[in-house]
Amino acid sequence: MSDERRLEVLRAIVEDYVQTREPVGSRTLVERHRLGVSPATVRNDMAALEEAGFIAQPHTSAGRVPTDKGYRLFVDRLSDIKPLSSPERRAIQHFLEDAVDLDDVVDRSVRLLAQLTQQVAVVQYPSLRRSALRHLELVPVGDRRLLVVIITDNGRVEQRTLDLETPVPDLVVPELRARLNATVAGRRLVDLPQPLEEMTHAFPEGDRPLVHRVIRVVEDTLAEATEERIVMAGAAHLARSGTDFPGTIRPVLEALEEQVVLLRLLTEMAEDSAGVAVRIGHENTVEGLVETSIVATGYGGDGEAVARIGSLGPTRMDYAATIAHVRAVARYLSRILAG
Amino acid sequence: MSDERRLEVLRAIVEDYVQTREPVGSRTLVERHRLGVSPATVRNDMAALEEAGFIAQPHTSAGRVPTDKGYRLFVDRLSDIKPLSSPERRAIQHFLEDAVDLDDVVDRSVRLLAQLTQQVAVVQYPSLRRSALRHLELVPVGDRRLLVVIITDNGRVEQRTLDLETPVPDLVVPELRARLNATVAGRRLVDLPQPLEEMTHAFPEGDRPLVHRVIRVVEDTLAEATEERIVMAGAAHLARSGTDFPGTIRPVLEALEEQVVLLRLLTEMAEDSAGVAVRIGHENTVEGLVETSIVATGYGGDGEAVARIGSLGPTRMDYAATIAHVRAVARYLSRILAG
DNA sequence: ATTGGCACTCCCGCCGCCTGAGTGCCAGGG
DNA sequence: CCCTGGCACTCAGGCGGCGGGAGTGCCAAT
Repeated sequence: MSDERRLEVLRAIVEDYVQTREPVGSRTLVERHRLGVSPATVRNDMAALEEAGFIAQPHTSAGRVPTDKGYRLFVDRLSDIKPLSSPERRAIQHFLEDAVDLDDVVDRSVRLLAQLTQQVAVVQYPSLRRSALRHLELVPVGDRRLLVVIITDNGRVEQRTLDLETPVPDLVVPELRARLNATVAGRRLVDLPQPLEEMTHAFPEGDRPLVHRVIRVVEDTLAEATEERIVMAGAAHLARSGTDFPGTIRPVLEALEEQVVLLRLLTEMAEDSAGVAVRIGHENTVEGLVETSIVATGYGGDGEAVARIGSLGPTRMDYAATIAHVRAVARYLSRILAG
Repeated sequence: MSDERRLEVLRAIVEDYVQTREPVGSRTLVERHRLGVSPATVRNDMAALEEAGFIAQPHTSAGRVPTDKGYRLFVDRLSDIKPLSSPERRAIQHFLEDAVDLDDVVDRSVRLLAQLTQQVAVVQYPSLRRSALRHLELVPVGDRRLLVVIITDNGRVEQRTLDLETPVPDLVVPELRARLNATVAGRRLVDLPQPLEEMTHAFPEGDRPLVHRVIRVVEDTLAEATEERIVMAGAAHLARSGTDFPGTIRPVLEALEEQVVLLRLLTEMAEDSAGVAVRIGHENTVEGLVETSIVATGYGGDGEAVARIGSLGPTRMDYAATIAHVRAVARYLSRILAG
């Protein structure tokens, strides 16, 4: 009874089931995969695998189906990453290269990944928290409103309007703008509060309230903006012809609309040595995603990952291909952002 | 044989079918709606209505179901708009009031509408085309890149980076910024090209190429940005327990992901006298939406509508309620944006 | 340890039956 | 002329029984 072969059997079961979507029996298994043993032998191995919890039968006298635990073992030990075909590589590169701005890059990425994996794709916007400020702009609007625009080094832009009780002194704005920029430029968000506070001393007493309000708005905005954004595509793939989900896809769609939950999930996921994180079935504590698996990885302009990208589908998914696709898109995405 | 009563029968059929989701027969009809006539009489009317194409039977010896044409007549002539309950009104107002910026307003609106109608909600971002420019900002980044930020009077912000062959002359940027703003401020997009062109003459020959490139980027950006954005929520409602859609919801989800198509559809829809547009079933030429209906209306800060908001669901929807909800959200949304 | 044989299980598709809701039509009555 | 009760007809869908076939577990033999 070789452990070696048992794992081989598990791999065969997973691959077959992923392809056919039907419980796989011992006979068909030996036919399709050159295992070199008889169905009876496979049956023994199957019994052992079932005992160990890697596979299960939907009902007596049916073939076996991998359990979450089975997929887990498969992913950890058994699956090779499929290399992409070179047409695929070229398509990815071209598709992403044409993007005109950050929104466009993210949008194209998510659609591309959905297309490649034939599953739901999610892309998190580059995080503000880890990025540095490039520029702050103050724009007077009328005489009692001030528009504050915040631009980060990865191209994100946030803005807020500020309503004032008293008219804005014309002279103060340019100076405030200049000082603010001198203070914030190139600094990371987390390093901002203290320098900003110190900066206020440079202003005459009378202007302090205004200065404080502006600083307050900037800080609030950045605090809020770290509630990251996320975009999604390919929801339609959830409803593919083959009935992937037992009941309905409703809970899945509901979970996907809760961006906050999705974000937490993405950021929680720990990456393995290869830099890819996989959550399988019930490993997702999120209600409604217990029958889905998620493959995610980080991407970022400069080595360090600033955000994440992922693909979500039924637990019965082609993990090898999905992992390859996610990694590929993340790599190209990083390259584009760095360039 | 009164035409009056026939319409009453149609109304009863629609209301019943919308509620029960099952073909409605003559007997149950007279029981549930005090029509004051016998089932046999109703049957005669039904035969006439069927002849005229307003209702149909899924199969012989089944009850009747409204056709698209039947819904159309119902919407045009028969349905009263349900007034909202005052708790509903208050909920809407409070929910929208807390929004911090344009993104937040739009996001909250779409979620709110999805929640109210229990259907898919779509909200188009305020159009750039019809809005005026508030401010243009140029930010040098490094010495060969220029970040162009465009801010409109309804709070939208677009940005592009511009790569230059030669370093940016420090002195030119402030002047260009000042002149650009003097030129564009308060103008509507459509009125921009000529003034911008004339402005270039004010610059010395040597700076012209840079000036032209900046202008070019501004114009391109605005042209692209008029490809409007749209946000969606409530997709999960498509998969509600009752089997609303015969086959699968896949084609619907696919259509919804094609923002371009969705936008065209929204803008095409002609509003009736009450300011609400309704497209029913096959009236939507979009493949995949032939079994859905869409209720839409415009909203905008100042009287004139700048964008649209809508709700999409199965043709068998509660039109009266949906229309009321869409109108209400649009009204509050307009108010917020104007304020 | 592997294998062929064998008895057993049970899902699933098929068929036919029947019921009940609903219809169309007709003949009689206000 | 319109409404109404009566009646025969239709047909979708639920129920039950049947059989095939895929698959299993176990055992004895190699």
